Amino acid sequence: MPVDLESIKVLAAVVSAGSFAKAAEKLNKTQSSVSYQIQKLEQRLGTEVFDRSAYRAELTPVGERILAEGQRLLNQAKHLSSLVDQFSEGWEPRLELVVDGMLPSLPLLAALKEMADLNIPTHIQLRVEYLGGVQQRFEQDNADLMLALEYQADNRLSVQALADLKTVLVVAATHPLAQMRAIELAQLQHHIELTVHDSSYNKAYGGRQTFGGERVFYLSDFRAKLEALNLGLGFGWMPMVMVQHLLDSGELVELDYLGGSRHRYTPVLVNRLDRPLGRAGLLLSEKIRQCF
Amino acid sequence: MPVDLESIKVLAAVVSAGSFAKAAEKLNKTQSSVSYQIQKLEQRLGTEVFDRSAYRAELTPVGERILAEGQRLLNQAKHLSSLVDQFSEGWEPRLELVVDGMLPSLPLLAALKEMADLNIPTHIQLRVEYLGGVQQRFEQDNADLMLALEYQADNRLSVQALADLKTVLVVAATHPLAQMRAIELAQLQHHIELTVHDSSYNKAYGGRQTFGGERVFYLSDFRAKLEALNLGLGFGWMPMVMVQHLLDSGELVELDYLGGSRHRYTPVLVNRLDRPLGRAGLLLSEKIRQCF
DNA sequence: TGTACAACATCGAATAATTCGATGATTTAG
DNA sequence: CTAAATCATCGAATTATTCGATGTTGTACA
Repeated sequence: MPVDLESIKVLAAVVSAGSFAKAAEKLNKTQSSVSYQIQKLEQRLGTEVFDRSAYRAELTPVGERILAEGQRLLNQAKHLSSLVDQFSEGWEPRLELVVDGMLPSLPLLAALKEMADLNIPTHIQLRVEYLGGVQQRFEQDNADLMLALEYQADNRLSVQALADLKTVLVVAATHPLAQMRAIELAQLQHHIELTVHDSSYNKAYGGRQTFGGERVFYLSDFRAKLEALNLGLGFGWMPMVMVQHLLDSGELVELDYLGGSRHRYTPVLVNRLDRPLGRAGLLLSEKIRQCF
Repeated sequence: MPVDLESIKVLAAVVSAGSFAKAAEKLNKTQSSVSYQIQKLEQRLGTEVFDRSAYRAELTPVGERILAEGQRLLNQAKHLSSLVDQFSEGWEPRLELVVDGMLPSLPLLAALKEMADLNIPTHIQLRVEYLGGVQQRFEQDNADLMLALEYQADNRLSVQALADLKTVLVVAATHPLAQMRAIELAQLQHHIELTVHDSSYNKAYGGRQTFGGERVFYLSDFRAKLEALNLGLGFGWMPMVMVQHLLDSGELVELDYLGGSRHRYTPVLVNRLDRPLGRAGLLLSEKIRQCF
């Protein structure tokens, strides 16, 4: 009852060649075979595809639509085959990536966009977790790549360090804390702390990274946090790259906190030794290394 | 070398049933037949679809992608069949419509949109011509329907009159012509005439419809023309329905032109008697009748 | 640890689908 | 009017697919 691709291919050949016999030659078949395939197609669809009343068979209006739809069908089938070819050329069918949401998202998105633009057959799946959750998810989902801030060493993992990520504790120059020297924790706790909020984030974090002050404001992302900082609403950690120019211009000031006002993370790119990355994985690793 | 739909169907059945044997039962085949189809598919694609190392065959990653693409292929094939079914239920595969661009386009577009929303299998093709060109195109293209302002009678055509289309010659109340009475052609020719411009339009028209004044401004559509009229830029013909409320409110004034300040067109809907309309054609005719 | 069962592969025979090669009826081109 | 081109049709040959039976391996359960 359903159509079959062979008939459609013959139909397309007939139309493009102009006659059953010429199509037969192009397909390395006999004319009677072509005739048979067309009749089979008509029988399966229950409708006439060619009008044979004239000397040369001509497409019926319905036939034209069948041809058009059929061409799409053939293209799609060809696409399937070419996909498989690409898989055998080293492109993996899917690549699962787990990243830490703490990391700045722009460089990663830039790398992913570059990949998407290359028209790669690999389906890339991205998953965002936080801190310990990253590796947990990596194990659980049997993901291919992990972009994390911390990880549990394991001799079955291949680990590659990326460029350091520096953070600095800042406030607006207009904020009272800006003038203070040798600030102690207790002093910090009298002011509003600004931090980036995320549902998953909080669970994984367990409040470990806040200073435990009376009031903590949760912002949706670092851009919002930066605006709040600029307004003098409170103090908080920021990626150095985002605030360097503001420190230079004096709009923001680095806190003279005794517990240290700088922090340095080293993001790592991890994959399994027992499951080597495919071409897409290697390419993405390379791009991530460049973008960070 | 290409895939065939039967193998894909079997693949889908195996995955949804969970095993070769259960799939065989669902498909009314034997288990060995299912095994054969899967092997054939793997051979054609040149890759393993199932991993048989375990007790139950499991899809390989490549297999998963093949399944996903294959499902789309099957859906498309099913769509083709259902299209043909709809054609045999009276929906014509294509409907060619030629309309006169002089007619207001909104009611026609409304009718066409209603058709599109109904998810009709018919491909509707619209062609815009002007005056005599409409019928010429209708004959030449062997179109199905014609929506025209004038036509050459022919006993092989079925003609149906639509609601009259009234036009009126207007200017802004602030325009010098607004105060004049018993205006003659020579007087009109001293003022700027506003008219709707179209590349095809001018050719077909041959200037027949302008008053032959010194200055004629060509606007892109009736909305632009209405704005120009409101500004008092000049005078011109407008569809009554578009200016009725402005005449009532006194913002525009009907010219007291001796050659007549009103005109009435009767749009007709024409189709061939020897080629009856299909369901889509009848439906569209009905909607056009309602919308005009 | 057997034992029964369920998984899938494989094999040869049976059946079905497709192709071939030849022929026929029409139509076109010159 | 003839040669060539159109497509249909037919029986035989060839391929493709299915069937039914059997083999091998892993699972579940007592």
